[in-house]
Amino acid sequence: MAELGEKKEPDKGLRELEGAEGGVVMRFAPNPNGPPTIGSARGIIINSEYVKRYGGKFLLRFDDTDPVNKRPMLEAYGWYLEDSEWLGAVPDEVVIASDRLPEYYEIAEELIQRKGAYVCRCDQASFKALKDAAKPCPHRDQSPEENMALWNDMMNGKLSPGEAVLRIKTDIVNKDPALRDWAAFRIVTADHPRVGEKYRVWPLLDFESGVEDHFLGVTHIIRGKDLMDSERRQGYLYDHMGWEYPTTIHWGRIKIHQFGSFSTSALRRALEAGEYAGWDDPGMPTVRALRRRGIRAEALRKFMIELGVGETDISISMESIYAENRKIVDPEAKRRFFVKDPATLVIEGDVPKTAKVPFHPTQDLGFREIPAGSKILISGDDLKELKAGGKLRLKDLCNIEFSSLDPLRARCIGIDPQQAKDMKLRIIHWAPTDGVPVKVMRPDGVDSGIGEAGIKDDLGKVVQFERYGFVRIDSAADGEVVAYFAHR
RNA sequence: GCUCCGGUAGUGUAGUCCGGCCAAUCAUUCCGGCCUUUCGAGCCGAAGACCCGGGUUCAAAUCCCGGCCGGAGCACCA
Repeated sequence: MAELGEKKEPDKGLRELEGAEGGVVMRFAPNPNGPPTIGSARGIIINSEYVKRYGGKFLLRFDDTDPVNKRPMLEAYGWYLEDSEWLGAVPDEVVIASDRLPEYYEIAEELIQRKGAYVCRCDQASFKALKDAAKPCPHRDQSPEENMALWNDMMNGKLSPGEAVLRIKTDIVNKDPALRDWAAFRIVTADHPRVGEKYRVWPLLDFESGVEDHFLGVTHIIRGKDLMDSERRQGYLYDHMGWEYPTTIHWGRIKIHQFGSFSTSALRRALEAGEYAGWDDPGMPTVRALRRRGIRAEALRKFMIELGVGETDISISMESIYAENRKIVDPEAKRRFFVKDPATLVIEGDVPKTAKVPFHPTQDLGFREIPAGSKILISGDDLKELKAGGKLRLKDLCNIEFSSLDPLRARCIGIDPQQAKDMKLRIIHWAPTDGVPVKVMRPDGVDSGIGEAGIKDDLGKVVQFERYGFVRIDSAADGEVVAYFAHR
């Protein structure tokens, strides 16, 4: 009986992690050269989620060892902390690689002593030629003493950038050229944003990350497929040191329809070129941009966990994230009237002076009163679809018949919603003439219009502009409201 | 050139390790209908996929071989 029922259970959420029963230590290890993106969110959420599931520690580690090509930004360290916390993944420990160079040096020296590393003085091109031919370079057989002397020359300034690197001895005839004697340290004289010119010998990723994972007792690593070779490269280092390598899992590249493929460096260039107002511009695929737009952390979490961890390269749509968010936000978001590109409508007849409008169609969130009367505003989008003689209902106000479009005039033909139903009238929203100017910042531009004055009270909240979409009220100063668009 | 990984509906995802319960899961999207004082939500329904070709087997999405397509590494980047 048991066997029959067992196998069919569909996997909900994340797949089990092998060897995780006793708890796990996992890390998310970004280079802080910009703020966390949606891709970072995946790393933060999945790693921390596994830690929540099995118990253990979630670490945030900054792999900030390139002060030149991927120069860290000082502010970004804090951004990662902030965004991790917002995503519900407060790290148990924060490690910064640029603080730990002395420890790395110790391991480097140990490796030299163990004949697992050597200082290579080939220039880049000639080493590549030798490597491609599976031939050792002339420095490979130097004694530990010779290597130590050269290593000290790297440290003390006798050697200049480009004149020497420390290489890890692997297998020079390995059939995969990517694994042959990789570089572990190089000389960099540029200053580092955090530690200045304190160090002139900097580790490269495979060394720093590999050593650090061991130091920290990381049990499981999830990383991009592009770093698949890292495990095999670092495997040689681990062998030299007699360490045991963590379990690794890989995931494919993630692309988002609405943003294309993005890298922090590319975004940084676009930002510097003035294509965006900031890292939280609604067009940015950053966590802070989504937050500003009113996307909930929980929506992101659910989405990422549903995505899971696969080696397939994927191309996702923001629509899925929006759908997740809508489920969370819809029941609690107040409804508000906002008319885009407003047009003034003069109505003859007995139009109520105010309208009493519920904040939510199904939830009991109360009512607000919106001033109405013989002059109101309707949206330019609705105006385009009107014809003289046409009838429609102004939501929660009255039913009207248009007498002319230019000038825009109508006549109130009743206030009973039942009448509108019977006549099958379209229903549109509207705004008072003394409403508040609203600017909606969208990924694809800016919409302007007028909203009901009460919008000012919803500062920081997500509301639904009826028939327009969900927005987060970002600011309400100088008589103007700025809202950030989330999604329809 | 050398090396590695992947390929289930429009998009993701489950199932692949240990072949039969898979005429294939779930979500989202799209399309119909209902409902609704929002073009939102809700409800009902429908459509939609195992990259191709061989092989093994009573039986293949699942194993093997070949091909095709996609991604990645071969940096003194992360």
